[in-house]
Amino acid sequence: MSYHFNEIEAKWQKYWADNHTFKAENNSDKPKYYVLDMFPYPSGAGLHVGHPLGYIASDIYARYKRHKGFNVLHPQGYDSFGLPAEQYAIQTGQHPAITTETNIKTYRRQLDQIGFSFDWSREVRTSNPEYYKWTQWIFIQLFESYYCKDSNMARPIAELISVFEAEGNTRINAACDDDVTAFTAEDWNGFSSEEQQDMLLKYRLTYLAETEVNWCPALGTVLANDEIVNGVSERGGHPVIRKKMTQWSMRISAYAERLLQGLETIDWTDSLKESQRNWIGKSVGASVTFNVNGHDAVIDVFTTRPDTIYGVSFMTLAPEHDLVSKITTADQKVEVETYIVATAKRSERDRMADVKTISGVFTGAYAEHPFTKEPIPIWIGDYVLAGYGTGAVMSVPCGDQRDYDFAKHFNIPIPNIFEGVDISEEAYSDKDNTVIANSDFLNGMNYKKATKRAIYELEQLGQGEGKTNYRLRDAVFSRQRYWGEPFPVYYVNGKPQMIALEHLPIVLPEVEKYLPTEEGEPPLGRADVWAWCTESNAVVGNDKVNDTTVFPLELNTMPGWAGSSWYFFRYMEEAANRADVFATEKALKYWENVDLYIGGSEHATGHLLYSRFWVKFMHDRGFVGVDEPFKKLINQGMILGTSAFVYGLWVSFSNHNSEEDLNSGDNKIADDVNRPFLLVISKDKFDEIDTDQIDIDEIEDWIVDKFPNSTPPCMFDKNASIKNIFNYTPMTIHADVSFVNASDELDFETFKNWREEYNNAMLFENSTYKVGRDVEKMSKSKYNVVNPDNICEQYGADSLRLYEMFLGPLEQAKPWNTAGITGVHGFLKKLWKLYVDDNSVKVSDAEPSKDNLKTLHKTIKKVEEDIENFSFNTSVSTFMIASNELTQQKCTSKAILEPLLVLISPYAPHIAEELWHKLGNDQSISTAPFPKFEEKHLVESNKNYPISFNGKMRFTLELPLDMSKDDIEKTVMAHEKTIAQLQGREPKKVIVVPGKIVNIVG
RNA sequence: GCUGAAGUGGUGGAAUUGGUAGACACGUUGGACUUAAAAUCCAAUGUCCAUUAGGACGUACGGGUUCAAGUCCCGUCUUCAGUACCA
Repeated sequence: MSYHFNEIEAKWQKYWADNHTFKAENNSDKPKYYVLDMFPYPSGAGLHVGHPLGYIASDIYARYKRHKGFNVLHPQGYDSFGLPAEQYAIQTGQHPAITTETNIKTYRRQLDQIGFSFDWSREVRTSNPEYYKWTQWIFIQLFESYYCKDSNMARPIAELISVFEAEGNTRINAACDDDVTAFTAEDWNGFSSEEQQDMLLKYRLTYLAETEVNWCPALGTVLANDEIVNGVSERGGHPVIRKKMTQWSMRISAYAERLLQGLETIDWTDSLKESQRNWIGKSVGASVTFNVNGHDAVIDVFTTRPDTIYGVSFMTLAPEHDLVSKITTADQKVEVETYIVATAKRSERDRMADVKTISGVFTGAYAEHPFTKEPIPIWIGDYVLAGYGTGAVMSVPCGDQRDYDFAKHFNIPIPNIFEGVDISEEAYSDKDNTVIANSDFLNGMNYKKATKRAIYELEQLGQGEGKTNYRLRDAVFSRQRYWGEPFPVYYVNGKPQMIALEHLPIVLPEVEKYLPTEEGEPPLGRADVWAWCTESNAVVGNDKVNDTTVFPLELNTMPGWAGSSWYFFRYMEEAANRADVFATEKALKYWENVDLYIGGSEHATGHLLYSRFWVKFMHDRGFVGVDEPFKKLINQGMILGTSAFVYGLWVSFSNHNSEEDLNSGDNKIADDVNRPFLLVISKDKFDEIDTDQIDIDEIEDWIVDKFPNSTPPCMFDKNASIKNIFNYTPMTIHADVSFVNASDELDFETFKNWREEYNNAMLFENSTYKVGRDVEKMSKSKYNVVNPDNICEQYGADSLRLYEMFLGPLEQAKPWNTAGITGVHGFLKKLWKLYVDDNSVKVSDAEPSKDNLKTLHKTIKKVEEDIENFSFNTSVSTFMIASNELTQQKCTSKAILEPLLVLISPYAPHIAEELWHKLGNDQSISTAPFPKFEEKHLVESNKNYPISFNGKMRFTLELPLDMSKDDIEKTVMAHEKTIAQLQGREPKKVIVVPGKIVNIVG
């Protein structure tokens, strides 16, 4: 019986599916464990070997936890809204739903063949109306909530309304827009309904706001920062302008502090927490108000160094700052406007990338220093960003390098307010060693004291207060796309209204084209049936809009992160019970949150921040019990491709004969000479030619010989009156990695047939050709993509799973090289032979030997530790060692070989299941308990001591472990090799660490 | 610039607490089996010197602590990832 992995794997995959082996129970006495993968976007390209890496790791963990007696929830689904399907729809007219469905089928087939223990009965798809009904519902809840800073949580907007009615907003401490003005109960009650709605919108957790976006008129769409290159769109190179648009936003900034604090409670890597901290960007300081001389205006700034307020020698506003046009003097007007136009052309990214160029313009206006009342010139400069803080800074050149550079460049004074510090070369920004000088009441104080005092004095003047600023900006939630969740929103007199839960989902309408309208409206603007009737509570034709009972619906759709911000809760509920709830209270309470989440680090600040925000919100409003979605998180590293390179010279011919000469018959050119060809040469030769290190005579002669039929003979000589002249161009070609075998040898025939231009390629050296190798990102264009389908067919899913783990540490980026898979495949074959010989199962009831037991228990210990530490690569080595040892020991004992299968089953479940049943078990191996480690089998009586001299190991000596320190020293010193090493010298010192090492110094 | 991670044989990597550096594989070389190939099995494989015995050098580089350093400390360089001129 040999190891027919294809049959075995198909058989058990079917068994697991038929028997619902991995179905999670919502009623169980076992402790729960929730293992989740970041769900994939089903792209048209299907999976390559890099995608399953994280899934294999989480699957091993899930299977391990089942063996350990846990009720494991290990679901999978699809993040199925997204751009590629929409792009494809724009190009082909095919509905994105169809594309998505096709892609999901491919994904499912590919995932199934790898043998994952997913509970597919709980699958979710974000593009499914039954799912996005609840995404819409959560959006409505955000709309119906505000953030109360006193209780530090989200509360129903109805509470806010009753406060407004009773006492106005003066005592309300809530997260809201900056421009909210104070009003009384009387004011409120006097507001029109529209005015009230506008006011409430400034408090809601999701709100409409004017946002600056990158608008590309030619594409009719908004572009993200990284879709713009050099001021034009990446696709098509069309001009892009900054444009204000009304869009939905999420008031995530209200949660900044809690998102920061929450990081302390979860088990994520430090680097990931650090990037979230940076993203949230908390800084503590003060806001300071400067009066503008001669204007009824003030400039608010935020500073982290209020202690340096006496060092202010100018102010800088962002060019976009509202005040700029108001305060600029007539003299400076032209210059200022020119500067503003120039900066508007530069994208935010360009401005940030270009750090060295210092630019700015004086507005002609002055502000008044709050304490000295001195006039301070007001400049504009593009190093101040409109989007951060107030878009204005108080510039303290002696304490901030950017202010310093700016001041130097424009000859603005740099007053020194630090005691004993030289600022002639650069600014002094070390706040820990600061002693303030030349600063009136702050003189002699350190940073801490001076900051406190400065804030106090500012408060006395009413021109400032202590303030904490966050970089985190509210998140834009509108997309001008088709393939996303529609908003459950219609407009009455331009004011947004929510549609009640019982009428959800609002299903995406049909459109004929997936492009924006000619007027620049989003694609939903093309839908004919896209209006809301408040009488029938249904979506009706646009022609029925009358603005009394039928109203227009929102045309934007939600962004990609909407559906992925809560999907982990949906899995908790069994599909049958999902109709009326996003998940039942009972299910939510049982599963709580995700115990282990595995996915790529590219989601560090997007998905992982937004889902934390939504979960905190849902927690506040009592929809879920937990405050954080993912207890433990692991980022798997990227699998890189090992590209294969073919090096060659592209040889072409130039013919200096006239057409006449050619036809005369005197000069004959062989047919094959008319066609350029690729001459494939070794990398070494290529490098030499490329760097002009060698004469290529050798190659030229070879080519001339190859075309003996040409008259006159082909030559390279460019000076002679010879007619057939060769030219060559060195070329490096990405060959498809499937043309290359384990020894890097190219299948030259396949390569030739790959492309027409290589059909007549020739090998310079008539032997096998070794390709060059380099590690790059796995991508179609580099022909280094390896498809798991081929691997499964050729080596089996178990080999694929083991090899992906064997490659290296889970979190590390590492190159894929299919050649190495023979190692783990060979291991599986060896393992098989340990259980089965030519005719039958050879496992017996024989008593295990001491060695057998030692091997088994060593393996149990190591594998268990490895899984707990997510060190899957080392477990695979451990399995290899165990199987090598047991083979050598000729072990056939069931008492050893049966538990060994359970250890291996999380990694290679198919072969384990097959052998498990061959041993006479009739239940799935996934129900077997994890073997128990027993220390007693590892107890040794002897230790092979390394004996070192001055720290260098010279020989080993086997000694009993219970030997005393003194006896060890005596035995070692008496040993002949020791005497030989010392050559009569007297050792200065002998270090004996019992059970570890002996070191002789001297 | 800043933040984070990482630099170990020809390659992927191991060494979890400072204690025999290179486990386990790949590749390479040699051998067995075979008409042959594949498959399988056996042996060698950090570099250098040495016939052997053995020795020297070796974990990016330069220092340091220690009986002992891949591991700890200081400095430098390189690579990768993320990013914000953040006041």
